[in-house]
Amino acid sequence: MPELPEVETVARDLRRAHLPGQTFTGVHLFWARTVACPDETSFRARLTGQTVETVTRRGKFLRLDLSGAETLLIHLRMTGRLYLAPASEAAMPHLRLSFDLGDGRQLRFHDMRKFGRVYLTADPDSILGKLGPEPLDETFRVDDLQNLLAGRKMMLKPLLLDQRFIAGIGNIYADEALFLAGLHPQRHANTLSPDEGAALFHALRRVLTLALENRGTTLDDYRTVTGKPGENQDSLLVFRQTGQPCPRCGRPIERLVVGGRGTHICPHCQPPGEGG
DNA sequence: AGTTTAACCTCGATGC
DNA sequence: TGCATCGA
DNA sequence: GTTAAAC
Repeated sequence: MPELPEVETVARDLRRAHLPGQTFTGVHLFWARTVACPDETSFRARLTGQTVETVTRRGKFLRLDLSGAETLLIHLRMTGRLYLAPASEAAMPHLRLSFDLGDGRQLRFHDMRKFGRVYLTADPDSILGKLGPEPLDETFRVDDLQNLLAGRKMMLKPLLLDQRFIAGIGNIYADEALFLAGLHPQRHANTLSPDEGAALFHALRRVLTLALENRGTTLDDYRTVTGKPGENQDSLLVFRQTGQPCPRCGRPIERLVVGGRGTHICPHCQPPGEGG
């Protein structure tokens, strides 16, 4: 499940592989719904001949700014992958969309479950503008998170997964951060003390930074642009560690469902609050 | 309003 | 082995 | 992972 560290790793890999500077010379669409907008005809027409200027990330979106004042946004959802390959190389299964590049390579979008989406728009802010703050941005401070938490009575876990609240957090890093902060996922945000809010802030930073250094977490499908798995899976403390001893107190990790998502906690280190 | 369920899809693991 | 179910 | 519909 590509979250902030995984998407950031892909963005960096694409830059390192010199995608910026390349021109799109052709488009091949194998699963129509992969292109969310515009329609296939104008997608192809508006993209062909354009040059990639920058490759960046916002939340879980990959952002390619193009020469003609247009932007290509790519969201990998659950199983999306991006590869760069010579056009001569045989296609792997689940290829949904590919772009011919001017140097003979292709940018290929694979997606087993077909949930991934690509948007071509002259107004990327109409999509990205809904996202909450970037948790690793230097301008995002402890008191920012504390203020955001104070105004919400939602449970912590669904709130962390809400991209309008904070951008880039998914199931893995929500569970990991809540464990590090010693907070139960069903605690309500506006019941946190200032210290608990600060703990969550630092836990998020730590978890995301470590995962980024490890080039992402590969549990199922995530791969880097070179096809290699990430290395953060060995650093997970609670996610999918049901029954394993808590690294802090040794009691078995438990799995529960919160907001429809599988959730992993140490029931001793993350006690439920009053009325939680 | 807040929370859960279902939908979108395919596939591997699990169980009978 | 084959088929249904479950969950990612 | 995201979104819309249903408690």
